Amino acid sequence: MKDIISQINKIFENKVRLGIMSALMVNEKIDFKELKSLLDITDGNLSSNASVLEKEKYIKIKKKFVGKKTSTIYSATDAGKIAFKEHLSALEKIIRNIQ
Amino acid sequence: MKDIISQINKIFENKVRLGIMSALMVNEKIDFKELKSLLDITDGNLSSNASVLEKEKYIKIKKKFVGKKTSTIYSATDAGKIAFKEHLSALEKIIRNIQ
DNA sequence: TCCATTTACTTTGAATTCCAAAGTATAATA
DNA sequence: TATTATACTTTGGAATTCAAAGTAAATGGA
Repeated sequence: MKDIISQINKIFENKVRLGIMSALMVNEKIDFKELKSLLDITDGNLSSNASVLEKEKYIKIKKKFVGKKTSTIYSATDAGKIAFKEHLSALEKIIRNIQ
Repeated sequence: MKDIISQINKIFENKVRLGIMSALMVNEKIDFKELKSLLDITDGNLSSNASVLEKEKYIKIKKKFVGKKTSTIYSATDAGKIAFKEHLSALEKIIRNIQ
């Protein structure tokens, strides 16, 4: 049990960050607007949680121009993908243990 | 996506509480000492997180005597079992979406 | 029979985390 | 050229975390 619990990644113990990573495992790139509508959260919540993931080097944040407007593009790093898969693997073990 | 994220239960977004519930889905009753060693956490951490689950009516906390010593016994309530299964179901959807 | 230690927890509070309101900067519109 | 909209980021009060300190009863040794 403790071995499974210790595999739980503190960074992903938050549904917004779980959602961001989830979305970035399926989509190579997503912009701010799309991610916000996908997760149905406030701007501040998305921005600050994305910053946490970036600081951990789990995602990359790039800014580009779409016409004259800025657009912030998110993508998962390899380290982020590996860490997230490990986290999901721990959750899977818990689920399998119960069902 | 937002429908899955909204099914994530805030109470279970914590590995200690995830561990407690996990243990109580498999074992009808567990005492303090056993749960503590199972999860490998401090007394305070177990006690305060168990209180959170009790306040939410997800677990029952009963005190009995074993010889002259008190023993605290934990068990999941029906509401707790249902809520936890719903939470795991949301996690399962995320996992399935990725793999 | 003191009292020191152990057992079995609970409470406290400093540190950390959360997240929406407020702030910033540029663009579009009237 | 105001005013409003777009696209975020920062801030700080509120909520949460978790281990140290506290409590209460039992046990062990001198």
